[in-house]
Amino acid sequence: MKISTKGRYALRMMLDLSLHDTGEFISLRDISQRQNITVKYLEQIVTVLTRAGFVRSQRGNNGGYKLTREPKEYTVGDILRVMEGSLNPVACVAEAGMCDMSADCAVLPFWKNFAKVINNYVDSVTLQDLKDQALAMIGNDFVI
Amino acid sequence: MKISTKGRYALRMMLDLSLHDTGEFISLRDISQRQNITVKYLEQIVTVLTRAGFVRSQRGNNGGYKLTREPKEYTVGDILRVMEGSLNPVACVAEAGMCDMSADCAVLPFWKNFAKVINNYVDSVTLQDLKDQALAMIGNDFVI
DNA sequence: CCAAAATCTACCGTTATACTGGGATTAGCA
DNA sequence: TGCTAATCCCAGTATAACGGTAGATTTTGG
Repeated sequence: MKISTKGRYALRMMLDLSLHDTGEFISLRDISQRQNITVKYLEQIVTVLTRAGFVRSQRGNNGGYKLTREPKEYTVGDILRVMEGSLNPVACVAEAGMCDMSADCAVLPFWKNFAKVINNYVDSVTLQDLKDQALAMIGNDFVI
Repeated sequence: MKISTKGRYALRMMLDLSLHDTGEFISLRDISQRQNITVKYLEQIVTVLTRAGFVRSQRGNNGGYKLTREPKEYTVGDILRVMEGSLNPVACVAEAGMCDMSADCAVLPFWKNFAKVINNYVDSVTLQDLKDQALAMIGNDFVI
């Protein structure tokens, strides 16, 4: 029952992009220094985010990444699900026929509701909320 | 973000014990046949449950296991946590100093609340609730 | 043309998962 | 006093996921 580093780092990366958004593209090197994550590992993570359409990239000198939407348009659930695959606590919640006993499984309703509770929570928090939290912690005139 | 088979099987095992409780000890062989899990694997699981004091064991002929408390005295969270270790989505929630940036981590409140949401839910459902669900599905005079 | 950046492909050690196997010990019963 | 059916204990093992690294290539601005 753990969120992988990829999910956690993706969240920090998206937050970093939202905090340092000046309209310019932001390089992985900058994010790497601020977040203390290697450029190489960030590369892997940002690839997924790019393919999901969450960030736009620019190659070459002065290239980098920027968000494609406003921070309030991303829920934390969006970001985590794209990295983790799914936030369902058990496989049998998503697909029928995963388990031969699912028809008369008395525990299934518990799992289904668990999945709902999890997804409802992560979708109730947006990237903007995290940004607000960060700005409140450090003062509005300065970014991390 | 998945519950392991040990957690899931432990839940099914505890439910099985509660449904077939006649005061006698119930052997792993019986549970194995009903739940379609090997005796050998159940052995590993029940060891944890025994050490946690959730079930009592009786060795030898006609031996087996039985619950130590009433089904309503176990939350699903109790059972899952004893098998999974902890249901926290990230390590930094539990212990301080897991992460060198925790002091000024803007995401930490999100994780802490996530852990709370998860644990609140799994502790809101008891083994008795699962038993009621099972009995409702199959009719009160017959057990699986 | 050069440097800095993203992109692509591949590899790799460690850990966790999901089991399986063998043997020892205990207890009821004939 | 054996036999049998159980729990108990310790160990091994194949597979996959996790958490990265490494190197080469392409793109772009200056």
